[in-house]
Amino acid sequence: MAEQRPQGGTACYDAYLASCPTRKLLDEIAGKWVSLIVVALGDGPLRYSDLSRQVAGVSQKMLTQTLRVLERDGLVTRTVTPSVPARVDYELTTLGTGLGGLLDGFKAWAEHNFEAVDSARGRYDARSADLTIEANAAG
Amino acid sequence: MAEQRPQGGTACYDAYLASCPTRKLLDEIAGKWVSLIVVALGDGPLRYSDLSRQVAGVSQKMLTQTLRVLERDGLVTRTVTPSVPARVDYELTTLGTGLGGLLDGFKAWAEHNFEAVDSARGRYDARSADLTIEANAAG
DNA sequence: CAGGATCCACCAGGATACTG
DNA sequence: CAGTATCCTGGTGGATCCTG
Repeated sequence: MAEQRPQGGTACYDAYLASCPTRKLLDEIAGKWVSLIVVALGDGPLRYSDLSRQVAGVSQKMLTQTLRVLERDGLVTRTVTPSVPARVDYELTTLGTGLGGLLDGFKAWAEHNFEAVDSARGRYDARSADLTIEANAAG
Repeated sequence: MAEQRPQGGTACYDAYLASCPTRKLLDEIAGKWVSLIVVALGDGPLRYSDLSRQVAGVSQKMLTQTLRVLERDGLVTRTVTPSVPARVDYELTTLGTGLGGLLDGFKAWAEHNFEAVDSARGRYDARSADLTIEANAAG
């Protein structure tokens, strides 16, 4: 089953392999901006300005840059309405919707499990402090 | 609105807000190394060396650094067996397993949809080239 | 084997200014 | 409104050397 297929068909892509192109794709679609933007578009099409308001704190550079990548990857469509002033809508493609479902759970996980993570950090830091004290006492 | 809840209960965490701590958590757990490492641990405990082999191409710095973060966040446990040479096993916690399920689908998505993304890129680049030619002809 | 410590290159990404 | 262009800096992350 592990047959490499450079052309067409279903290849044996494996992101564990450093040389596999899917590794770069994984690197590209992982990241908070992609997550936040794709999830925001999950509820339906949004204009550029709406998107920048929804994903608070994103710079226009990162917003535009991320949207271009997503558009190039076929995850979102960019629709320009040549009115005055111009209007641009971004919408998830079928492909993008699939990823959106995953990222949606991802964002939700972070929000839902933050307190558990935060308390784990507290325990970890307390234990580290204890070890430091012990080391000092022993040293 | 957006009342922050420092203590207990279910807060109104929202990663869309730049100031929300979940935004930083999202930023932390997004990223290829976290994804690859957590997914690798999804099949069961692994030693440090096994992990570095499984996640091909990861530097020991990034591997260690990422594992420390995951341990601090309560996503993995680090078990040291003081033999000679020393042996260290990493294992997902319950919390980590939950995230692992999501990231698993994430990695799988990248592998499964790479060809669709790749062909979309081809179309995008071809279209961009056309537009450049048109612009040059018109200019 | 499982790291810690260091140096350094690169670039992600914010701030700012300008445009159709 | 929806970008583009440029400058600049902090941090990511690889390479390398060292240790228990």
